[in-house]
Amino acid sequence: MNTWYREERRYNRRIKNMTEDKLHKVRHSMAHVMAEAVLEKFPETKIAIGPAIEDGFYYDFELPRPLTEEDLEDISERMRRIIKEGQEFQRKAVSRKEAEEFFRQQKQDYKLELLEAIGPEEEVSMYTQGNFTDLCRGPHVESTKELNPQAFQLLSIAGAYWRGDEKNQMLTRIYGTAWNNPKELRQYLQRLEDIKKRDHRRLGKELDLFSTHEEAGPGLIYWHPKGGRIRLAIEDYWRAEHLKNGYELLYSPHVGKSWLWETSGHLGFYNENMYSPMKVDENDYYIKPMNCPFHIMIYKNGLRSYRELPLRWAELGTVYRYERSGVLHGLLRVRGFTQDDAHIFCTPDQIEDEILEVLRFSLHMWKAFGFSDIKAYLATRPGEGKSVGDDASWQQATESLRKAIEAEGLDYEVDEGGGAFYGPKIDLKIKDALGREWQMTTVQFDFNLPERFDMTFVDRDGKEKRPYMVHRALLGSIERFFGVLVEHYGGAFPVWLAPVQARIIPVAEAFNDYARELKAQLLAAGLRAEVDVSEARMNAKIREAQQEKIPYMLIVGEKERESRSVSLRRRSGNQQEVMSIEEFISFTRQKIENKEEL
RNA sequence: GCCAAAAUAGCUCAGUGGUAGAGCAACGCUCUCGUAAAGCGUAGGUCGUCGGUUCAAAUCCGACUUUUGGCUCCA
Repeated sequence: MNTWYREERRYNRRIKNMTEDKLHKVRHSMAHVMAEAVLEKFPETKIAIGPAIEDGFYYDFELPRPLTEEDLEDISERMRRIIKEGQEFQRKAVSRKEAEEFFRQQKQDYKLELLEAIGPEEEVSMYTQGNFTDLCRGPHVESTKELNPQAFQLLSIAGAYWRGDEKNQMLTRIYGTAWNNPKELRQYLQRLEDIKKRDHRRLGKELDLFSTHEEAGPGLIYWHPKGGRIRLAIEDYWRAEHLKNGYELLYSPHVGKSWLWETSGHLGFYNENMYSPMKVDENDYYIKPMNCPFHIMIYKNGLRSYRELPLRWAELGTVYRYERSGVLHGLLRVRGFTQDDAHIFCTPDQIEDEILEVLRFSLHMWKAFGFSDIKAYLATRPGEGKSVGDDASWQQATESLRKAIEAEGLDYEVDEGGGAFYGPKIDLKIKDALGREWQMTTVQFDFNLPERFDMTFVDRDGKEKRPYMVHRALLGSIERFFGVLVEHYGGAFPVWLAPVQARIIPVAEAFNDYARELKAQLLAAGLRAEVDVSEARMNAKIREAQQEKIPYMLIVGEKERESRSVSLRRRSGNQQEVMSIEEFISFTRQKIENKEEL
């Protein structure tokens, strides 16, 4: 997958369209109250910005000293007091000059800077409550009486660059959450707890799926046997589906000579994500951060005719990218990962069908993995001079992306100018079981690489022409996808993915032999089965299997041995069924085939 | 990389300057058991690493490593 040259636009966490919302006003007002409390505690504080965000608010400050947990407690106390005082929020439209004088006199440099950024046609307004006045567009609640002193909580302290630019001063950001009433706050905090329980890093440890090792390097994932089984199930399905959908599978090297990366341009624009070269026979070799140049080499291995296009070439390609130490995060942000990458090379008149096909295929895969809530983002050509390729191609490419989205009836937003310099793209965001959005799939045009590598095909008219090239990753990276999958299912994988599908539990040692025999039979049938012949009692074994979230427990004793059957207990509870071994095998096979949960 | 916090047994955690602890897991013994934890016992840690302060450091200080929450970036 090519792409991901750095995007210029910044991700904005603030949510739109919430200005009308009461809670939004509450949160925004809460930010002001917090700023008032902070200024009261540290009068020399310089205040920066303090918006409402999803679930809460924050405010950035330049403080005389770092904050501690106790400071947060103290600030919370002051906030509660301020709220109880019932201070009124008063809006005042002011002239630019008035505002400037005011903030100059208050020595609020950041506010002066913000003031400059306000367009000349916009009205400048200030909000005051108590002793605190802020440059602010509003809206706010009428009075702090509308805020509930028991329905907010300051959550964390973080560093944040002024205006999000690391060249600027680092400020102290205080995050808080605020709700209409204490009950809502409790529910929110409970939700945070639930999210913690599903955290893939926690479950990865509890279920023995993967690890990382300080001594061996951060951001590098070690897949344990159980994680490996799940990965295998994912990849097997992935390969089978790709073959069914007209893809060929490639394998490419992990390193390439500098020529490759110079030609692709990565050494120029992707350099900061690439690792230093290694010397081989006096040549510089780079470990790959992307697979695309390799696929292009295969394309260029021979003359290509229009008759063999489209080519759909996929690879589970493992790439390594340098990521700054502070951004690494479990499986979601790592330094080595496997992309489920593919490149499509086609003629311009094939492009529309190809895009539609990719999108369909993508949605099909997401459904199989239990995700159905999907939103598309269409990113179009960046502004003047910031992209390569001619207008007509951009237009055609963008339109074929749009048509595909509309044909599939997907909800989508257009990100005007948000495309990469080499082409427009569609990103898909999926919603997980907890309603969180994750960006996984990306489908990107590339007008750059075919040019750089001088890729051609011989058309009907005997002339050499430039093929269209599309990069796409459906799951994104296997690591990240796996992390999201673990959280989506909370570790309770559907049968087809579960590392252990059935655990056989003899009621007593006397039945261990039958249990072992049963296991052999299940393995022979292609099922993932284990037998628990430990010293523990049956109840303890059940409890353990339950905690490991194994879909099926097969309890076997005298009755089952006599009748060559199993007593099936599902992890969902204790409804039990007795069935013959053959029945259980076909029962499970069907669940796997249909990708049912249990 | 930057700001802040953290790192104690395989896991979860207690231990605030004076001889390293608990529960679970592991191992051993007893029990031979029908749908979420039987009982008893044993072993396990140079308290992330290196340096400093101190008569004495898990504890105080510094550097480094890793992790966490953010900033930035992104699959």
